[in-house]
Amino acid sequence: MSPIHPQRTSRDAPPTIYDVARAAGVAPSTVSRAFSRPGRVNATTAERIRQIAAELGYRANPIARALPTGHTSMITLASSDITNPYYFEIIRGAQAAAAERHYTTLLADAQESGVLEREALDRTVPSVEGIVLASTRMSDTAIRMLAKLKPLIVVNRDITDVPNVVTDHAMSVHQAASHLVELGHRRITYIGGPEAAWANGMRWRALHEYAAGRDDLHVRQLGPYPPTAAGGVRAADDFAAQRTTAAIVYNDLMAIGFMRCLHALGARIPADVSVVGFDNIFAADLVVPGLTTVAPPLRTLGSMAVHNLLALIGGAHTTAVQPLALPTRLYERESTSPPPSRRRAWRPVERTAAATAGNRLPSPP
Amino acid sequence: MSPIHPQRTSRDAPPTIYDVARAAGVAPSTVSRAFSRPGRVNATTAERIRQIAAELGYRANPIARALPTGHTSMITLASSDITNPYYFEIIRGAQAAAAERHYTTLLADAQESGVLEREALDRTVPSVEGIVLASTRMSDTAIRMLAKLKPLIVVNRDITDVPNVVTDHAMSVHQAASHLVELGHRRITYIGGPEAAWANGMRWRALHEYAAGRDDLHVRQLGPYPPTAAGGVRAADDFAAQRTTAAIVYNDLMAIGFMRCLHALGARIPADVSVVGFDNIFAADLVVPGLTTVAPPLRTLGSMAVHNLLALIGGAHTTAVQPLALPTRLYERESTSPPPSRRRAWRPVERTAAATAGNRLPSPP
DNA sequence: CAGGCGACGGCAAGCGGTTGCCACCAGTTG
DNA sequence: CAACTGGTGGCAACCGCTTGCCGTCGCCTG
Repeated sequence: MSPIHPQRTSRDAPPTIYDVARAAGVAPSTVSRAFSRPGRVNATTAERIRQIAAELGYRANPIARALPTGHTSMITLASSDITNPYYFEIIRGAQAAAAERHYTTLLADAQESGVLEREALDRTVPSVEGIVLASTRMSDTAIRMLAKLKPLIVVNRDITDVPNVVTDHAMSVHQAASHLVELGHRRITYIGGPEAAWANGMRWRALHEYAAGRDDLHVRQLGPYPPTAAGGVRAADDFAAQRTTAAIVYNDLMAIGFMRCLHALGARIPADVSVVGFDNIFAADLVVPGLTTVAPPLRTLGSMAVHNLLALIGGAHTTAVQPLALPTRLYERESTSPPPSRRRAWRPVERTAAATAGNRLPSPP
Repeated sequence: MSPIHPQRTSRDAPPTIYDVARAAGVAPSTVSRAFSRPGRVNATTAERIRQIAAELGYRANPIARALPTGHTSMITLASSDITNPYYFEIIRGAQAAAAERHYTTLLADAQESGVLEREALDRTVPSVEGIVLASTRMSDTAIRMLAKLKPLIVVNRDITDVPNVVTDHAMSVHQAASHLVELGHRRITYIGGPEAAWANGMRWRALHEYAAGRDDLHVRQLGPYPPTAAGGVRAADDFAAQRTTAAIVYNDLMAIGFMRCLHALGARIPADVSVVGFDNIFAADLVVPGLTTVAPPLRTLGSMAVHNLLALIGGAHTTAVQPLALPTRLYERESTSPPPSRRRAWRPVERTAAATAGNRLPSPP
């Protein structure tokens, strides 16, 4: 692989347009134009300049360029927690879209702390052209303030007057529910996540509406529970106390804890209980049985966010950028099947040690 | 009147030292010094200036500052794949250490592509003060060239003349092995990862040396296998054909596939076979039984890398920065226990459908 | 052949900070 | 009392690149 500056291997100052200009016998401004204003300079001189620049290993200094133009070719991508499996692909989609347009992303990881988030944002915002908020602890009003400062797009959060991209929650719930209905389930429980989570309300409402359209389907709700494996374990106890054949769980982490505890309670999955999660996290495919789950369009979410952001930066008006609801996709694995016949319904047994093991939170490395 | 700043017209320009200077009745240079050279200006004037600056909402423009000083307060953190669970914590450790020193990290995600890596690096390198290579596809020589250009630290890779931080592989293997030995195991198999992986050779060698020191312990090696869940499944077949009671597996992903397949072959884990992995990935705590594993000091790896990098940037000589081998830690979960008594050794049964399920690779979202 | 015009290159003024150097003003010192 | 000194503040020259504006020149037009 070629070194970045073939000619100069030492760490001294890289060549500038002045060096190139001198070598080519032209003015610095001509060198500048040869690169940034293609038609403006005679084709042959331009070619000669580029030739010489290449020989010298010249590369435009992005900082110097940014100063007069304000055009840094950087955006910040703020996430409250890059460790959360949920955000990798958003980040990747965003980075890919940015790279395609020769933009660099500054990743502001808040590590779940409001203070760190503020600091990271403070540190990066002055030098970027726009901001993508992939997830944030900030209040709506704080976000609106920030949006006044720089072009900004929010992901998966609906704030009036701030352009955003979100997943189509109604669609995701429809996919989960109709999958279960097609398998023959008629009684479905929604295992709720945190009450404060926007998506939680959206999901339950969507499921409720879905059921309202068909009188052979009964849905109910349990929760709220914390959105963790431990939360799923708690939910399993409550679930066992009633008689529905399938669960749609707020997220995969909960669904995994839920399945583990249900198993310990003597239920066979999917024979006795079918389980569908949301998010399609990496571990969904690693557990046994594999978890059927609805995957959000993470990658697309990220890339659309950046696309819209760049449009905004390019001068598009806020109102011209439509809020987008992106389609989800169902991954069928082994945690769903037709419901058991009525007479063979499962009854919970005494909880064993294995079940309580699920109470342990993932240990921090 | 500034036609040079077409963007600034909508969102108005933030205040500069000139604005502050005028408001305070001093020269711009004094304002500059009030912030960047604390003792240089009279304490009371400095205070007054800071006061006025705060009122105006002045914030130093990092780009403008970087131009004359070359001090951008940014470093790039290159990872071949931010989606890999292995790198989150390295990234976090690095970001935290950087943030502490008011440095911003540019994340260059190569998405496993050499071309993208090159591009990302090209794009970011000119505007940063140093580079951390968390994982890379680059050749040793390419890395050495890059190191000539800017201060650089490599993580988990040993390149002569390039400062690095690595995990203590010998220690990690000792922890795994002595844990098993203490439980009573005397015959241990090492399930190898890719032959090309540096860590793989290190681990087998360390295990071999560990065993050489004690004549009641027998170790052997199987592999190489791909470092995936599917690789672990293949290894399980081979493992079943011999008679050791414990496996130390190249990484957690393989270990999970390995356990799953072994289970399908009729082995009880840990009663029949004890399994230890490496890396302590998130899923290690989600599978049943929980996987006992040796955790690399990821966070520390990242933060030490940045610490050393900043030292290098600060002018420390390369040789002054010692290569570091950082200590690992064993997480005991449920996949290890004393070995079965000799007469109750397990025999593999016919493989069932569940076993082959493990062959599926995690589906890409 | 004068006037006009487009193509092309150069000049110089920034962008917003930093910093070497000098000026000025007490306050000391011999 | 002159010379010296340390503490402060201002001036102006950068850092490397962009770009408005102007000058030059060759060519076209009437």
